[in-house]
Amino acid sequence: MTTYEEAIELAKRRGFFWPSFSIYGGQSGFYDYGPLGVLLKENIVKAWRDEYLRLGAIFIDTPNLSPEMVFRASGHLEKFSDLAARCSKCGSKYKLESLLKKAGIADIPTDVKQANNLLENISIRCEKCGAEIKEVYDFNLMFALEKNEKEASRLYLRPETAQGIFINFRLLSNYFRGKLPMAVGQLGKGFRNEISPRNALIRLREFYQGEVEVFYDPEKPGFADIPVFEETTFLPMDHNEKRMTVREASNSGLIRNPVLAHFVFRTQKILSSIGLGDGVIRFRQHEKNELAHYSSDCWDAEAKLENEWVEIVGISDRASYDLKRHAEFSGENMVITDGDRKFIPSVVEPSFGIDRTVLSVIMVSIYTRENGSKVLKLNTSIAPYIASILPLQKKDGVDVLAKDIYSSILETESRIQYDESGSIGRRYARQDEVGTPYCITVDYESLEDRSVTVRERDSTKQVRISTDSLKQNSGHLATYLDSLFA
RNA sequence: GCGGAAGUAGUGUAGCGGUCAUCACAGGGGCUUCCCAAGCCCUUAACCCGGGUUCAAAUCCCGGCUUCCGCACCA
Repeated sequence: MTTYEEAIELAKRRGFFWPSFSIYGGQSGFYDYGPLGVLLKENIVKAWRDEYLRLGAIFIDTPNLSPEMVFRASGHLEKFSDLAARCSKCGSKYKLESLLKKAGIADIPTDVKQANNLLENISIRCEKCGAEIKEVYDFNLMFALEKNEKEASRLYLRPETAQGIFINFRLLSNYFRGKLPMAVGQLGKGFRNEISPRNALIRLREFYQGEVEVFYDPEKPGFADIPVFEETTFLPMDHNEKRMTVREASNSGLIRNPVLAHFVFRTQKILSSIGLGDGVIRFRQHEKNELAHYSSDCWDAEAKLENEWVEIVGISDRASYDLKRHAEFSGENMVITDGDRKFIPSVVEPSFGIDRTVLSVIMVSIYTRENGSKVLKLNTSIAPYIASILPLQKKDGVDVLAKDIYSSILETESRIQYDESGSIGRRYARQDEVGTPYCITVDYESLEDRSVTVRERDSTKQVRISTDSLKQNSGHLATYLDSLFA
Protein backbone atom coordinates (compact mmCIF):
# COMPACT_ATOMS: atom_id res chain seq x y z
CA MET A 1 0.00 0.00 0.00
CA THR A 2 1.29 3.41 -0.93
CA THR A 3 1.07 6.18 1.62
CA TYR A 4 0.30 9.80 0.80
CA GLU A 5 3.74 10.63 2.16
CA GLU A 6 5.47 8.24 -0.24
CA ALA A 7 3.49 9.46 -3.25
CA ILE A 8 3.96 13.13 -2.41
CA GLU A 9 7.70 12.63 -1.89
CA LEU A 10 8.04 11.09 -5.33
CA ALA A 11 5.79 13.70 -6.91
CA LYS A 12 7.84 16.58 -5.50
CA ARG A 13 11.18 14.98 -6.29
CA ARG A 14 10.35 14.04 -9.86
CA GLY A 15 8.26 17.01 -10.84
CA PHE A 16 4.64 15.84 -10.87
CA PHE A 17 3.42 18.45 -8.39
CA TRP A 18 4.52 20.50 -5.40
CA PRO A 19 3.03 23.01 -2.93
CA SER A 20 2.39 26.44 -4.43
CA PHE A 21 4.10 29.66 -3.33
CA SER A 22 6.71 27.75 -1.31
CA ILE A 23 9.43 30.44 -1.44
CA TYR A 24 7.00 32.69 0.46
CA GLY A 25 6.18 30.06 3.04
CA GLY A 26 3.39 28.38 1.10
CA GLN A 27 -0.36 28.68 1.18
CA SER A 28 -2.42 25.69 2.19
CA GLY A 29 -4.86 24.30 -0.31
CA PHE A 30 -2.90 25.21 -3.43
CA TYR A 31 -0.63 22.99 -5.52
CA ASP A 32 1.36 23.53 -8.70
CA TYR A 33 1.55 20.86 -11.37
CA GLY A 34 5.15 20.27 -12.44
CA PRO A 35 6.37 19.26 -15.89
CA LEU A 36 5.40 15.59 -15.61
CA GLY A 37 2.18 16.33 -13.73
CA VAL A 38 0.96 18.57 -16.51
CA LEU A 39 1.44 15.79 -19.04
CA LEU A 40 -0.12 13.14 -16.81
CA LYS A 41 -3.11 15.35 -16.06
CA GLU A 42 -3.65 16.16 -19.72
CA ASN A 43 -3.57 12.49 -20.66
CA ILE A 44 -6.13 11.70 -17.96
CA VAL A 45 -8.32 14.58 -19.12
CA LYS A 46 -8.04 13.25 -22.66
CA ALA A 47 -9.31 9.82 -21.54
CA TRP A 48 -12.28 11.56 -19.90
CA ARG A 49 -13.05 13.83 -22.85
CA ASP A 50 -12.63 11.14 -25.50
CA GLU A 51 -15.13 8.85 -23.80
CA TYR A 52 -17.77 11.59 -23.84
CA LEU A 53 -16.91 12.70 -27.38
CA ARG A 54 -17.61 9.13 -28.53
CA LEU A 55 -21.00 9.51 -26.91
CA GLY A 56 -21.69 12.64 -28.93
CA ALA A 57 -21.12 15.10 -26.11
CA ILE A 58 -20.31 18.74 -26.79
CA PHE A 59 -17.99 20.91 -24.72
CA ILE A 60 -17.90 24.54 -23.66
CA ASP A 61 -15.64 26.78 -21.60
CA THR A 62 -17.11 29.51 -19.36
CA PRO A 63 -15.71 32.06 -16.87
CA ASN A 64 -14.38 31.26 -13.42
CA LEU A 65 -15.96 34.43 -12.05
CA SER A 66 -19.72 34.70 -11.98
CA PRO A 67 -22.11 37.40 -10.85
CA GLU A 68 -24.10 36.88 -7.68
CA MET A 69 -27.41 36.20 -9.42
CA VAL A 70 -26.07 32.91 -10.75
CA PHE A 71 -25.51 31.56 -7.25
CA ARG A 72 -28.67 33.07 -5.90
CA ALA A 73 -30.51 31.02 -8.50
CA SER A 74 -28.38 27.89 -8.10
CA GLY A 75 -28.88 27.94 -4.35
CA HIS A 76 -25.19 28.07 -3.54
CA LEU A 77 -25.41 31.47 -1.90
CA GLU A 78 -27.95 30.19 0.55
CA LYS A 79 -27.11 26.53 1.00
CA PHE A 80 -23.40 26.57 0.52
CA SER A 81 -22.74 28.32 3.73
CA ASP A 82 -22.42 27.48 7.36
CA LEU A 83 -23.49 29.68 10.20
CA ALA A 84 -20.52 30.54 12.33
CA ALA A 85 -20.28 32.15 15.73
CA ARG A 86 -17.55 34.38 17.07
CA CYS A 87 -16.76 35.21 20.66
CA SER A 88 -16.62 38.99 20.77
CA LYS A 89 -14.34 38.87 23.81
CA CYS A 90 -11.53 36.54 22.75
CA GLY A 91 -12.23 36.15 19.03
CA SER A 92 -12.60 32.35 19.02
CA LYS A 93 -14.59 31.08 16.08
CA TYR A 94 -17.04 28.21 16.15
CA LYS A 95 -19.35 26.43 13.81
CA LEU A 96 -22.75 27.37 15.22
CA GLU A 97 -24.24 23.96 14.59
CA SER A 98 -21.68 22.10 16.68
CA LEU A 99 -21.91 24.65 19.51
CA LEU A 100 -25.67 24.24 19.68
CA LYS A 101 -25.51 20.46 19.43
CA LYS A 102 -23.11 20.35 22.38
CA ALA A 103 -25.61 22.47 24.30
CA GLY A 104 -28.29 19.91 23.52
CA ILE A 105 -30.19 22.03 21.05
CA ALA A 106 -31.41 19.98 18.11
CA ASP A 107 -33.36 22.65 16.29
CA ILE A 108 -30.58 24.38 14.37
CA PRO A 109 -31.43 27.83 12.94
CA THR A 110 -31.02 28.21 9.20
CA ASP A 111 -30.22 31.90 8.90
CA VAL A 112 -28.44 34.65 10.80
CA LYS A 113 -31.67 36.27 11.96
CA GLN A 114 -33.08 33.08 13.46
CA ALA A 115 -29.75 32.36 15.08
CA ASN A 116 -29.60 35.80 16.65
CA ASN A 117 -33.12 35.41 18.00
CA LEU A 118 -32.17 32.08 19.49
CA LEU A 119 -29.02 33.45 21.13
CA GLU A 120 -31.07 36.31 22.65
CA ASN A 121 -32.99 33.75 24.63
CA ILE A 122 -30.39 31.20 25.61
CA SER A 123 -26.86 31.40 26.87
CA ILE A 124 -24.04 29.75 24.97
CA ARG A 125 -20.62 30.30 26.46
CA CYS A 126 -17.28 30.50 24.73
CA GLU A 127 -15.27 27.33 25.38
CA LYS A 128 -12.10 29.40 25.63
CA CYS A 129 -12.91 32.38 27.80
CA GLY A 130 -16.42 31.72 29.08
CA ALA A 131 -17.99 34.88 27.71
CA GLU A 132 -21.48 34.67 26.23
CA ILE A 133 -21.53 34.30 22.47
CA LYS A 134 -23.95 36.65 20.72
CA GLU A 135 -22.26 37.22 17.39
CA VAL A 136 -23.40 35.06 14.47
CA TYR A 137 -22.26 35.44 10.88
CA ASP A 138 -22.51 33.63 7.61
CA PHE A 139 -19.49 31.66 6.50
CA ASN A 140 -19.84 30.93 2.80
CA LEU A 141 -17.60 28.39 1.19
CA MET A 142 -17.55 30.48 -1.99
CA PHE A 143 -14.78 33.02 -2.48
CA ALA A 144 -16.30 36.45 -2.98
CA LEU A 145 -14.71 39.41 -4.73
CA GLU A 146 -15.58 43.03 -4.06
CA LYS A 147 -17.69 42.24 -1.05
CA ASN A 148 -18.92 45.80 -0.76
CA GLU A 149 -20.11 46.20 -4.31
CA LYS A 150 -23.80 46.35 -4.85
CA GLU A 151 -25.39 43.03 -5.56
CA ALA A 152 -25.65 43.30 -9.33
CA SER A 153 -21.92 43.60 -9.78
CA ARG A 154 -20.76 41.39 -6.92
CA LEU A 155 -18.61 38.54 -8.22
CA TYR A 156 -17.86 35.08 -6.88
CA LEU A 157 -15.38 32.42 -7.90
CA ARG A 158 -17.50 29.52 -9.01
CA PRO A 159 -17.68 26.55 -6.62
CA GLU A 160 -18.48 24.21 -9.52
CA THR A 161 -18.25 24.47 -13.29
CA ALA A 162 -21.79 23.15 -13.78
CA GLN A 163 -23.62 26.47 -13.58
CA GLY A 164 -21.83 27.71 -16.70
CA ILE A 165 -23.58 24.95 -18.59
CA PHE A 166 -27.03 25.41 -17.07
CA ILE A 167 -27.18 29.12 -17.75
CA ASN A 168 -26.29 28.48 -21.40
CA PHE A 169 -28.95 25.83 -21.80
CA ARG A 170 -31.07 27.70 -24.36
CA LEU A 171 -28.08 28.47 -26.61
CA LEU A 172 -26.73 24.95 -26.28
CA SER A 173 -30.11 23.46 -27.04
CA ASN A 174 -30.37 25.60 -30.16
CA TYR A 175 -26.90 24.53 -31.19
CA PHE A 176 -27.96 20.92 -30.66
CA ARG A 177 -31.11 21.65 -32.75
CA GLY A 178 -33.42 20.93 -29.83
CA LYS A 179 -32.53 17.26 -29.66
CA LEU A 180 -32.42 15.27 -26.45
CA PRO A 181 -30.59 13.67 -24.86
CA MET A 182 -27.82 16.24 -24.93
CA ALA A 183 -24.55 15.86 -23.03
CA VAL A 184 -22.54 19.03 -22.40
CA GLY A 185 -19.14 18.95 -20.74
CA GLN A 186 -16.74 21.46 -19.32
CA LEU A 187 -13.22 21.13 -18.01
CA GLY A 188 -12.36 23.96 -15.70
CA LYS A 189 -11.50 25.14 -12.27
CA GLY A 190 -13.72 25.32 -9.24
CA PHE A 191 -12.95 27.19 -6.03
CA ARG A 192 -14.01 26.45 -2.49
CA ASN A 193 -12.80 28.04 0.69
CA GLU A 194 -12.21 24.73 2.47
CA ILE A 195 -11.67 24.97 6.20
CA SER A 196 -8.79 22.54 6.23
CA PRO A 197 -7.16 21.48 2.97
CA ARG A 198 -5.47 18.07 3.30
CA ASN A 199 -3.42 15.47 1.51
CA ALA A 200 -1.96 17.47 -1.36
CA LEU A 201 -4.22 17.11 -4.39
CA ILE A 202 -7.12 15.57 -2.45
CA ARG A 203 -8.64 18.66 -0.87
CA LEU A 204 -7.64 21.86 -2.64
CA ARG A 205 -9.08 25.35 -2.56
CA GLU A 206 -8.64 25.66 -6.32
CA PHE A 207 -9.18 22.48 -8.30
CA TYR A 208 -9.98 21.04 -11.72
CA GLN A 209 -13.35 19.54 -12.41
CA GLY A 210 -14.45 17.62 -15.45
CA GLU A 211 -18.20 17.94 -15.37
CA VAL A 212 -20.78 16.72 -17.84
CA GLU A 213 -24.43 17.69 -17.65
CA VAL A 214 -26.61 15.13 -19.38
CA PHE A 215 -29.98 16.65 -20.29
CA TYR A 216 -32.74 14.17 -21.10
CA ASP A 217 -36.46 13.77 -21.51
CA PRO A 218 -37.67 11.95 -18.38
CA GLU A 219 -40.30 10.19 -20.49
CA LYS A 220 -37.83 9.13 -23.19
CA PRO A 221 -34.54 9.05 -21.35
CA GLY A 222 -32.37 7.12 -23.80
CA PHE A 223 -29.12 5.56 -22.57
CA ALA A 224 -31.07 2.35 -22.01
CA ASP A 225 -28.15 0.19 -23.00
CA ILE A 226 -25.50 -0.65 -20.45
CA PRO A 227 -22.95 -3.13 -21.84
CA VAL A 228 -21.63 -5.92 -19.68
CA PHE A 229 -18.42 -4.70 -18.05
CA GLU A 230 -16.32 -5.97 -15.17
CA GLU A 231 -17.95 -6.52 -11.79
CA THR A 232 -17.51 -3.86 -9.19
CA THR A 233 -18.45 -3.11 -5.60
CA PHE A 234 -21.55 -1.12 -4.67
CA LEU A 235 -22.27 0.32 -1.27
CA PRO A 236 -25.88 1.49 -1.29
CA MET A 237 -27.56 3.62 1.34
CA ASP A 238 -28.60 0.51 3.28
CA HIS A 239 -24.90 -0.33 3.85
CA ASN A 240 -25.20 -3.81 2.35
CA GLU A 241 -22.18 -4.08 0.09
CA LYS A 242 -22.89 -5.85 -3.19
CA ARG A 243 -20.75 -7.24 -6.02
CA MET A 244 -22.21 -7.06 -9.53
CA THR A 245 -21.89 -5.36 -12.89
CA VAL A 246 -23.34 -1.88 -13.38
CA ARG A 247 -25.78 -3.45 -15.84
CA GLU A 248 -27.08 -5.72 -13.05
CA ALA A 249 -27.15 -2.80 -10.62
CA SER A 250 -29.44 -0.97 -13.01
CA ASN A 251 -31.65 -3.92 -13.94
CA SER A 252 -32.14 -4.90 -10.32
CA GLY A 253 -33.10 -1.36 -9.36
CA LEU A 254 -30.13 -0.91 -7.02
CA ILE A 255 -29.44 2.25 -8.98
CA ARG A 256 -32.92 3.70 -9.37
CA ASN A 257 -32.40 6.04 -12.32
CA PRO A 258 -31.29 4.13 -15.47
CA VAL A 259 -29.66 7.25 -16.91
CA LEU A 260 -27.61 7.67 -13.76
CA ALA A 261 -26.72 3.97 -13.96
CA HIS A 262 -25.53 4.46 -17.52
CA PHE A 263 -23.12 7.15 -16.39
CA VAL A 264 -21.92 5.05 -13.50
CA PHE A 265 -20.93 2.60 -16.22
CA ARG A 266 -19.21 5.34 -18.29
CA THR A 267 -17.34 6.44 -15.18
CA GLN A 268 -16.27 2.90 -14.42
CA LYS A 269 -15.02 2.53 -17.99
CA ILE A 270 -13.00 5.77 -17.92
CA LEU A 271 -11.46 5.00 -14.52
CA SER A 272 -10.61 1.47 -15.61
CA SER A 273 -8.88 2.77 -18.74
CA ILE A 274 -6.55 4.96 -16.69
CA GLY A 275 -5.62 2.21 -14.26
CA LEU A 276 -8.29 2.62 -11.59
CA GLY A 277 -10.03 -0.72 -11.92
CA ASP A 278 -11.83 -3.20 -9.71
CA GLY A 279 -10.35 -3.53 -6.24
CA VAL A 280 -9.29 0.10 -6.17
CA ILE A 281 -12.67 1.63 -6.92
CA ARG A 282 -16.12 1.23 -5.41
CA PHE A 283 -19.41 3.05 -5.94
CA ARG A 284 -21.09 4.42 -2.85
CA GLN A 285 -24.54 5.93 -2.65
CA HIS A 286 -24.93 9.13 -0.64
CA GLU A 287 -26.94 9.07 2.55
CA LYS A 288 -30.04 11.25 2.50
CA ASN A 289 -28.44 13.80 4.83
CA GLU A 290 -25.25 14.19 2.83
CA LEU A 291 -26.95 14.94 -0.48
CA ALA A 292 -26.20 18.35 -1.96
CA HIS A 293 -29.07 20.80 -2.02
CA TYR A 294 -29.58 20.25 -5.77
CA SER A 295 -29.30 16.47 -5.69
CA SER A 296 -32.00 13.84 -5.31
CA ASP A 297 -29.67 10.86 -5.53
CA CYS A 298 -25.92 10.51 -5.85
CA TRP A 299 -23.39 7.73 -6.34
CA ASP A 300 -19.72 8.48 -5.77
CA ALA A 301 -16.84 6.62 -7.33
CA GLU A 302 -14.38 6.25 -4.50
CA ALA A 303 -10.73 5.22 -4.68
CA LYS A 304 -9.08 3.27 -1.89
CA LEU A 305 -6.12 5.35 -0.78
CA GLU A 306 -4.15 4.57 2.37
CA ASN A 307 -6.99 2.21 3.36
CA GLU A 308 -9.59 4.95 3.24
CA TRP A 309 -12.17 5.53 0.53
CA VAL A 310 -11.88 8.92 -1.12
CA GLU A 311 -14.45 10.42 -3.47
CA ILE A 312 -13.00 11.08 -6.91
CA VAL A 313 -16.15 11.23 -9.05
CA GLY A 314 -19.69 12.19 -8.05
CA ILE A 315 -22.56 11.06 -10.24
CA SER A 316 -25.53 13.08 -9.20
CA ASP A 317 -29.21 13.11 -10.14
CA ARG A 318 -29.96 16.84 -10.34
CA ALA A 319 -33.36 16.24 -11.98
CA SER A 320 -34.75 19.56 -13.21
CA TYR A 321 -33.63 21.54 -10.17
CA ASP A 322 -31.07 23.81 -11.86
CA LEU A 323 -33.00 24.59 -15.04
CA LYS A 324 -36.16 25.36 -13.07
CA ARG A 325 -34.28 27.66 -10.72
CA HIS A 326 -32.58 29.55 -13.55
CA ALA A 327 -35.89 29.79 -15.44
CA GLU A 328 -37.45 31.26 -12.34
CA PHE A 329 -34.66 33.72 -11.53
CA SER A 330 -33.77 34.83 -15.05
CA GLY A 331 -37.05 34.46 -16.90
CA GLU A 332 -35.28 32.42 -19.57
CA ASN A 333 -37.33 29.78 -21.30
CA MET A 334 -35.86 26.38 -20.37
CA VAL A 335 -38.72 24.38 -21.85
CA ILE A 336 -38.26 21.75 -24.53
CA THR A 337 -41.10 20.91 -26.86
CA ASP A 338 -41.76 17.41 -28.08
CA GLY A 339 -44.91 17.29 -30.21
CA ASP A 340 -47.53 18.91 -28.02
CA ARG A 341 -45.66 18.02 -24.88
CA LYS A 342 -43.66 20.73 -23.10
CA PHE A 343 -41.24 19.95 -20.30
CA ILE A 344 -38.05 20.95 -18.57
CA PRO A 345 -35.34 18.32 -19.09
CA SER A 346 -33.90 16.24 -16.29
CA VAL A 347 -30.18 16.20 -15.62
CA VAL A 348 -27.66 13.60 -14.55
CA GLU A 349 -24.22 14.93 -13.75
CA PRO A 350 -21.02 12.86 -13.66
CA SER A 351 -18.45 15.17 -12.08
CA PHE A 352 -14.78 14.19 -12.06
CA GLY A 353 -12.37 15.58 -9.51
CA ILE A 354 -9.40 15.69 -11.86
CA ASP A 355 -6.72 16.42 -9.25
CA ARG A 356 -7.93 13.66 -6.97
CA THR A 357 -7.93 11.30 -9.91
CA VAL A 358 -4.35 12.26 -10.78
CA LEU A 359 -3.14 11.57 -7.24
CA SER A 360 -5.14 8.31 -7.09
CA VAL A 361 -3.54 7.13 -10.31
CA ILE A 362 -0.07 7.93 -8.96
CA MET A 363 -0.76 6.21 -5.65
CA VAL A 364 -2.13 2.98 -7.05
CA SER A 365 0.66 2.87 -9.64
CA ILE A 366 3.66 3.04 -7.34
CA TYR A 367 5.47 -0.26 -6.99
CA THR A 368 8.75 -0.81 -5.13
CA ARG A 369 11.25 -3.29 -6.56
CA GLU A 370 13.24 -5.62 -4.30
CA ASN A 371 16.28 -3.37 -4.62
CA GLY A 372 14.20 -0.48 -3.28
CA SER A 373 13.82 1.37 -6.56
CA LYS A 374 10.38 2.67 -7.41
CA VAL A 375 8.35 2.01 -10.52
CA LEU A 376 5.29 3.95 -11.61
CA LYS A 377 3.15 1.48 -13.49
CA LEU A 378 1.17 3.89 -15.61
CA ASN A 379 -0.72 2.76 -18.69
CA THR A 380 0.96 3.74 -21.92
CA SER A 381 -2.03 5.94 -22.74
CA ILE A 382 -1.58 8.20 -19.72
CA ALA A 383 2.17 8.02 -18.98
CA PRO A 384 3.80 11.43 -19.49
CA TYR A 385 6.17 9.91 -22.04
CA ILE A 386 5.67 6.79 -24.13
CA ALA A 387 9.35 6.05 -24.57
CA SER A 388 12.85 7.30 -23.97
CA ILE A 389 15.64 6.91 -26.52
CA LEU A 390 18.92 5.96 -24.82
CA PRO A 391 22.34 5.52 -26.43
CA LEU A 392 24.30 2.88 -24.51
CA GLN A 393 27.19 5.34 -24.54
CA LYS A 394 27.51 8.86 -25.74
CA LYS A 395 30.39 8.26 -28.12
CA ASP A 396 31.63 6.16 -31.04
CA GLY A 397 28.62 7.21 -33.08
CA VAL A 398 26.11 5.41 -30.83
CA ASP A 399 24.81 8.79 -29.69
CA VAL A 400 24.62 10.02 -33.28
CA LEU A 401 22.45 7.11 -34.33
CA ALA A 402 20.29 7.46 -31.21
CA LYS A 403 19.73 11.15 -31.90
CA ASP A 404 18.85 10.34 -35.48
CA ILE A 405 16.22 7.82 -34.35
CA TYR A 406 14.93 10.33 -31.78
CA SER A 407 14.43 13.16 -34.27
CA SER A 408 12.90 10.77 -36.78
CA ILE A 409 10.24 9.54 -34.32
CA LEU A 410 9.62 13.10 -33.13
CA GLU A 411 8.16 13.92 -36.54
CA THR A 412 5.05 11.91 -35.69
CA GLU A 413 5.19 11.37 -31.91
CA SER A 414 6.00 14.11 -29.40
CA ARG A 415 5.73 12.06 -26.19
CA ILE A 416 9.30 10.78 -26.30
CA GLN A 417 12.53 11.80 -24.62
CA TYR A 418 16.25 11.46 -25.24
CA ASP A 419 18.69 10.86 -22.38
CA GLU A 420 22.42 10.12 -22.54
CA SER A 421 23.59 10.97 -19.02
CA GLY A 422 25.00 8.46 -16.54
CA SER A 423 24.97 4.69 -16.80
CA ILE A 424 22.28 2.84 -18.70
CA GLY A 425 20.94 1.23 -15.50
CA ARG A 426 20.54 4.61 -13.88
CA ARG A 427 18.62 5.88 -16.87
CA TYR A 428 16.28 2.87 -16.84
CA ALA A 429 15.63 3.49 -13.16
CA ARG A 430 14.94 7.15 -13.80
CA GLN A 431 12.41 6.32 -16.50
CA ASP A 432 10.79 3.63 -14.32
CA GLU A 433 10.17 6.15 -11.60
CA VAL A 434 8.32 8.59 -13.86
CA GLY A 435 6.30 5.83 -15.47
CA THR A 436 7.78 5.74 -18.97
CA PRO A 437 6.71 2.31 -20.22
CA TYR A 438 9.44 1.77 -22.83
CA CYS A 439 13.12 2.50 -23.30
CA ILE A 440 14.67 2.20 -26.73
CA THR A 441 18.36 1.49 -26.37
CA VAL A 442 20.90 2.01 -29.12
CA ASP A 443 24.10 -0.04 -28.74
CA TYR A 444 27.20 -1.05 -30.73
CA GLU A 445 25.26 -3.80 -32.49
CA SER A 446 22.88 -1.13 -33.72
CA LEU A 447 25.72 0.45 -35.66
CA GLU A 448 26.23 -2.87 -37.49
CA ASP A 449 22.68 -4.00 -38.25
CA ARG A 450 20.37 -1.05 -37.50
CA SER A 451 18.54 -2.90 -34.74
CA VAL A 452 17.67 -1.52 -31.29
CA THR A 453 16.52 -2.92 -27.98
CA VAL A 454 13.08 -2.11 -26.60
CA ARG A 455 12.90 -2.59 -22.85
CA GLU A 456 9.55 -2.83 -21.08
CA ARG A 457 9.21 -1.08 -17.72
CA ASP A 458 7.29 -3.55 -15.53
CA SER A 459 8.91 -6.83 -16.64
CA THR A 460 12.28 -5.26 -17.67
CA LYS A 461 12.10 -7.68 -20.62
CA GLN A 462 13.77 -6.71 -23.86
CA VAL A 463 13.05 -7.37 -27.50
CA ARG A 464 15.20 -6.50 -30.45
CA ILE A 465 13.58 -4.70 -33.39
CA SER A 466 14.84 -2.98 -36.52
CA THR A 467 15.02 0.78 -36.66
CA ASP A 468 13.08 0.58 -39.92
CA SER A 469 10.03 -0.98 -38.31
CA LEU A 470 10.35 1.44 -35.41
CA LYS A 471 10.27 4.41 -37.76
CA GLN A 472 7.47 2.92 -39.84
CA ASN A 473 5.33 2.49 -36.74
CA SER A 474 6.14 5.80 -35.09
CA GLY A 475 2.77 7.21 -36.14
CA HIS A 476 1.13 4.91 -33.62
CA LEU A 477 4.08 4.37 -31.33
CA ALA A 478 2.09 3.55 -28.18
CA THR A 479 0.07 0.71 -29.66
CA TYR A 480 3.07 -0.58 -31.61
CA LEU A 481 5.29 -0.81 -28.53
CA ASP A 482 2.44 -2.25 -26.44
CA SER A 483 1.96 -4.95 -29.08
CA LEU A 484 5.61 -6.05 -28.79
CA PHE A 485 4.99 -7.17 -25.21
CA ALA A 486 1.34 -8.21 -25.41
C1' G B 1 -11.08 25.75 12.98
C1' C B 2 -9.35 23.02 17.79
C1' G B 3 -5.49 19.75 20.28
C1' G B 4 -0.57 17.35 19.68
C1' A B 5 4.15 16.96 16.92
C1' A B 6 7.43 18.90 13.37
C1' G B 7 9.85 22.43 9.73
C1' U B 8 18.05 22.03 7.91
C1' A B 9 20.46 21.43 -0.08
C1' G B 10 15.91 18.68 -5.19
C1' U B 11 14.73 14.31 -1.57
C1' G B 12 15.61 11.87 3.15
C1' U B 13 18.42 13.27 7.38
C1' A B 14 22.57 14.59 11.55
C1' G B 15 23.63 18.61 14.62
C1' C B 16 19.93 20.87 20.01
C1' G B 17 24.06 27.86 22.42
C1' G B 18 30.38 28.83 19.58
C1' U B 19 30.97 23.35 13.50
C1' C B 20 34.25 25.83 7.02
C1' A B 21 26.32 23.12 9.23
C1' U B 22 26.71 16.05 8.95
C1' C B 23 25.73 12.10 5.82
C1' A B 24 23.23 9.57 1.93
C1' C B 25 20.58 9.63 -2.46
C1' A B 26 19.39 12.76 -6.52
C1' G B 27 21.58 16.65 -9.98
C1' G B 28 25.96 18.73 -13.23
C1' G B 29 31.10 17.72 -15.51
C1' G B 30 34.93 13.96 -16.51
C1' C B 31 37.12 8.66 -16.97
C1' U B 32 35.53 3.62 -17.91
C1' U B 33 32.16 -0.79 -25.10
C1' C B 34 28.58 0.62 -19.59
C1' C B 35 21.93 -3.31 -20.72
C1' C B 36 19.22 -2.63 -15.24
C1' A B 37 20.37 3.33 -9.50
C1' A B 38 28.40 -0.31 -10.42
C1' G B 39 33.16 2.34 -9.53
C1' C B 40 36.66 6.57 -9.35
C1' C B 41 37.74 12.08 -9.65
C1' C B 42 35.70 17.07 -9.65
C1' U B 43 31.28 19.93 -8.59
C1' U B 44 26.27 22.61 -7.57
C1' A B 45 23.05 23.04 -3.50
C1' A B 46 20.03 24.13 2.81
C1' C B 47 19.14 26.15 8.70
C1' C B 48 10.45 28.33 6.90
C1' C B 49 9.51 33.84 7.96
C1' G B 50 9.63 37.92 11.61
C1' G B 51 10.83 39.60 16.45
C1' G B 52 13.32 38.73 21.23
C1' U B 53 17.13 36.64 24.89
C1' U B 54 22.64 36.25 24.57
C1' C B 55 29.33 38.40 23.67
C1' A B 56 27.39 34.41 20.39
C1' A B 57 21.01 31.35 17.95
C1' A B 58 19.85 26.19 13.07
C1' U B 59 19.89 25.30 18.45
C1' C B 60 16.42 28.96 23.78
C1' C B 61 11.62 32.22 24.02
C1' C B 62 7.31 34.70 21.45
C1' G B 63 4.32 35.48 17.01
C1' G B 64 3.21 34.05 11.99
C1' C B 65 3.22 30.50 7.92
C1' U B 66 3.37 25.46 6.32
C1' U B 67 3.21 20.12 6.94
C1' C B 68 1.89 15.64 9.52
C1' C B 69 -1.36 12.91 13.26
C1' G B 70 -6.17 13.05 15.86
C1' C B 71 -11.11 15.75 16.17
C1' A B 72 -14.41 18.63 13.37
C1' C B 73 -15.54 19.85 8.26
C1' C B 74 -15.94 17.77 3.31
C1' A B 75 -22.81 20.76 -0.49
